[in-house]
Amino acid sequence: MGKIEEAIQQKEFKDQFNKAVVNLIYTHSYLVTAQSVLFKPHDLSPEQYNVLRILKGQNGVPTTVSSIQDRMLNKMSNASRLVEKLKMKGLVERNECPADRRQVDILITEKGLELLKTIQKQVEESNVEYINLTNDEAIQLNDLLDKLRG
Amino acid sequence: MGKIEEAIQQKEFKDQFNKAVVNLIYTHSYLVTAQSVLFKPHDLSPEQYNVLRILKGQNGVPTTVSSIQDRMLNKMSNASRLVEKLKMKGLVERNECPADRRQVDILITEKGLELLKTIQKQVEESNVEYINLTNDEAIQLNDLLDKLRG
DNA sequence: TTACATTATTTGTATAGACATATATATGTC
DNA sequence: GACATATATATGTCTATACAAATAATGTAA
Repeated sequence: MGKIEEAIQQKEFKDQFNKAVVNLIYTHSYLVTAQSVLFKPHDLSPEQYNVLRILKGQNGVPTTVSSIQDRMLNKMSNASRLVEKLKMKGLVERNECPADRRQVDILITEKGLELLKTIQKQVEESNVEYINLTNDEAIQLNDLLDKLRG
Repeated sequence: MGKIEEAIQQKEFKDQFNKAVVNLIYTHSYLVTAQSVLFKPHDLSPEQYNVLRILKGQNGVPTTVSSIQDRMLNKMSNASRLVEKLKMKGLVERNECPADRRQVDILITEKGLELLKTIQKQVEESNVEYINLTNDEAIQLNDLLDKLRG
């Protein structure tokens, strides 16, 4: 069941590059599906989790919406609406920036930090479990993905 | 700009496995964004394209909705609704299956085949362009992804 | 300082993902 | 044949993606 050809019942691909794209999309779905099980009981979506992770990395320094957007895994997602969802749950604060009133300072709350801590531990353990590679192979994969994007 | 650490401004990861998950999600977004530019002028979504590709692989033999679902890259997507969208555009036919009236036979139309032919060529060329790897590296990547999923 | 362009954020809209539930048909057992 | 159970598909709902467009504040150049 390992090979992508069997997994999606496609006999052959144009070339190794086109096979790699399909393989990557399929593997992405495999990982995201596994992760989503962890988020569900906490009523948090994967992208909301990602935003919390970015905010925690700030160590208490407020960030703007556009800065969050730049650092998101999915560049096309909508940070403004994700922050709004997190605010309604009391996981982040949103304050008008005095220096530039167009901007909004976003800060993770104590409640947000605690929730993140709980989930992050589970996600980190789950990721190790779902990736059937040795440490060296994981390093290789990271190098290939970095190179792939140019 | 290659390394994932710089791309999303995160200094370090728990381990190589957790780094690989983030790297994969980020690379997926990079590839899907590049592809979507090609689909847009044809008013087709990436998953609609994927369904057409599966139907073409049938070489004229009708398939059921659940068979399409099994072979989709994203197992959680909704094949029923995707087929409905394609039917409204005249790209597929949907016929009640005489042998089992619960099932629906799906068939790609001539119009669907022609559209697919045009787009597939562009997608295949684009994929080669966006993957900055040698052929050997692409093979390595495919092997690692197949092994990753166990 | 008026006019115009730029930037930060929000909002609108269509499509899809993720999942639960409904409905129709088929199958197996008594 | 009546019943429960399984299967195929459709539908409902919430969230997110992928854009375009609106709004408000700021910067810049005449």
